[in-house]
Amino acid sequence: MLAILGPTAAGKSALALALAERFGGEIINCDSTAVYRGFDIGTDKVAPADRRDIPHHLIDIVEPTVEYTAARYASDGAATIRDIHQRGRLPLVVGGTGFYYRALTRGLFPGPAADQALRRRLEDVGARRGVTFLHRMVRRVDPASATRIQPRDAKRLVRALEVCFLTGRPLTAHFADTTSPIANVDVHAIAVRLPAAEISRRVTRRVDEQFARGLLDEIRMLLARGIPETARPFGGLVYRQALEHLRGVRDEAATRTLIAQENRHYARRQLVWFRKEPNLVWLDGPGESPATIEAATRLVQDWIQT
RNA sequence: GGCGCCGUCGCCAAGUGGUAAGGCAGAGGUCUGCAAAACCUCCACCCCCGGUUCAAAUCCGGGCGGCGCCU
Repeated sequence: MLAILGPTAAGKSALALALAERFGGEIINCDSTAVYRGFDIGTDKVAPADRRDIPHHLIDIVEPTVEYTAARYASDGAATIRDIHQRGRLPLVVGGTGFYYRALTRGLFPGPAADQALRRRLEDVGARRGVTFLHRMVRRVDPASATRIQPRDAKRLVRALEVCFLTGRPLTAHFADTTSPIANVDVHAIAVRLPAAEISRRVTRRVDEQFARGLLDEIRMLLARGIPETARPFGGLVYRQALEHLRGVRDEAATRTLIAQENRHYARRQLVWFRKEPNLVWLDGPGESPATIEAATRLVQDWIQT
């Protein structure tokens, strides 16, 4: 399997298309928001017409009202990789969601799924008695998690308690059971990177393009279709800020600036994630440049030979 | 030429004698079923020189720079 990773707006999609064409590949999306149908412009999906007949998987696979998760991604991704191998083609995992990539390549522990009712109760406790109260609870039942999780990180504290209550074992105790869903797959990863200033420029341009292509109309249409504002993908980058604008929180110019800024922050967090990935080759990019494509092509040729 | 106001981190900005708030930007990081999310950490001896004082970003004098008004 080949992975094309990197921060937002670095040209991953273009590079992946070129490599897929060259090596008989099929693309598997690794972007947490592109799985949702109808969220096209803000996620910068490659339009079907631009896919050059390369099959794209795990894009537009669920309704926006569904809560897609890393666990589901790991199993969907593993199944897709198996299918592609059966067809004798090369799976190309492409995207910027580090957590999904890690869930796919290293696996998650085989524990209980999210229990919405329990989570709501725990969140209530956190809201009423303060987040740090949750942290004290975790410290009592799972000291190892309490030292690992930051005291105000409500999401992870809730998860730690959830697992503990549901299984009777601390979260940390489950980690040993973790296995990769693609343990038998040979994984090679390329990450594209660009100087921060360059990312910034590209992000600004992309945000302008997204507005020009009708980002706001896309959102209005989704709302008209009955998608609630609380739907998962509305809570993420681009859509959250654009939605706030539609509600009158700030004008469009300020919204564009804010979205670009959030994109820059996001790019930094992505980089942090990929820096820790083992067996990853960095390519100074942009992904669409002939030099990058050539360098990547050479890498893949080497890997195929060995 | 005169008078007045001002000069604190890349930007905004609090602080008027007791040893530099905060916000934005920037950087580093955490991450095992919400991750485009959530959370954490770091980031200034206050334009320069001299003086007063136990102690000055804060007071005084002089430079330099900016802004405004007047001639």
